[in-house]
Amino acid sequence: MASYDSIQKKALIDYMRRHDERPLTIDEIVTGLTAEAQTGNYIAPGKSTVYRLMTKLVEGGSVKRFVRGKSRQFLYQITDGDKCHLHFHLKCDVCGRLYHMDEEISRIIAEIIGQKNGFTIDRDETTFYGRCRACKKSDVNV
Amino acid sequence: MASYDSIQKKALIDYMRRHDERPLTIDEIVTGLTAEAQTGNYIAPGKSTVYRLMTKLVEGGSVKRFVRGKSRQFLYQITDGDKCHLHFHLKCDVCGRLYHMDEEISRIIAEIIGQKNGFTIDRDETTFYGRCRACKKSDVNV
DNA sequence: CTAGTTGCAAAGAGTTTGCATGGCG
DNA sequence: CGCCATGCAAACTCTTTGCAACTAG
Repeated sequence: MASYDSIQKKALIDYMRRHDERPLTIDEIVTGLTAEAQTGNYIAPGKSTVYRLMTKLVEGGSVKRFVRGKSRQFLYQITDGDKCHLHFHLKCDVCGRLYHMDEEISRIIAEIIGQKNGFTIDRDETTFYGRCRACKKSDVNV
Repeated sequence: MASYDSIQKKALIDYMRRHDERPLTIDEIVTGLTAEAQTGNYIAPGKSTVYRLMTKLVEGGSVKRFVRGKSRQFLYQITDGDKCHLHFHLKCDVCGRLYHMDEEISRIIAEIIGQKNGFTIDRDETTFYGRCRACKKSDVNV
């Protein structure tokens, strides 16, 4: 058999979809799933299963894996295929939220910068860091 | 006393300067230093010292720390102070080389993107990924 | 002397893997 | 029934830390 979708896998993907606004750690995901399982009467996957499923999802391209800051942890965020294709992302250093840049603007920016520097920019791999409007006032210096 | 520069620290910084074309792992650095010490008759720092020194250098801003690919390893690259301020970087996914963008262009790009998205972009923290001119032809997919 | 630095080895954090168990078709 | 997925715990990898010896000023 090629493979089937276990309850655990379905729960994981569903969870990731409902929490796609920022990248999550494995622990956050496992904790979240476990908490939901208690009330939502379904089976949450264990941590090693989440690791294993995540690896496959990342390889399959539907989930992105990041590393940020001084932590050694990986962060995972579902992109479900093409939703996050061909545009830059903006990530707020304060709240961690991920914003999606307009595709057309991304293309133009990539082109300008690429030309000026003899570089082929990978829009999918590049993320701008800074602070979003909401967090701008909370702290003055970056 | 504030602190002094031990032979180990000097050797490390010197080594980083002579290998600033791409980010290095701690192991590469320690191995390189150890090898040089045998012929160059100076004392190479041990691994934990390199870790410790590196942490300080990163905090001090003269060295950048990256994470790349599927490895969990940190990569270090010396930038020596102000050389790397207020401009974007371009990093080649293939050869790992780091390129510095023009400061004026960086400023303009940051401003445009920031305005369009209500974002204050941190130029020092943002790196564009892609492939450089030299690597463009060598491989098609990242 | 005294604060700061080093190296070793042990501890930590996060991730991966081996293996026995159990589920799906 | 056979294959694949799961969960536990052990193994692993990379980084950090505690501690005693050492060094520069």
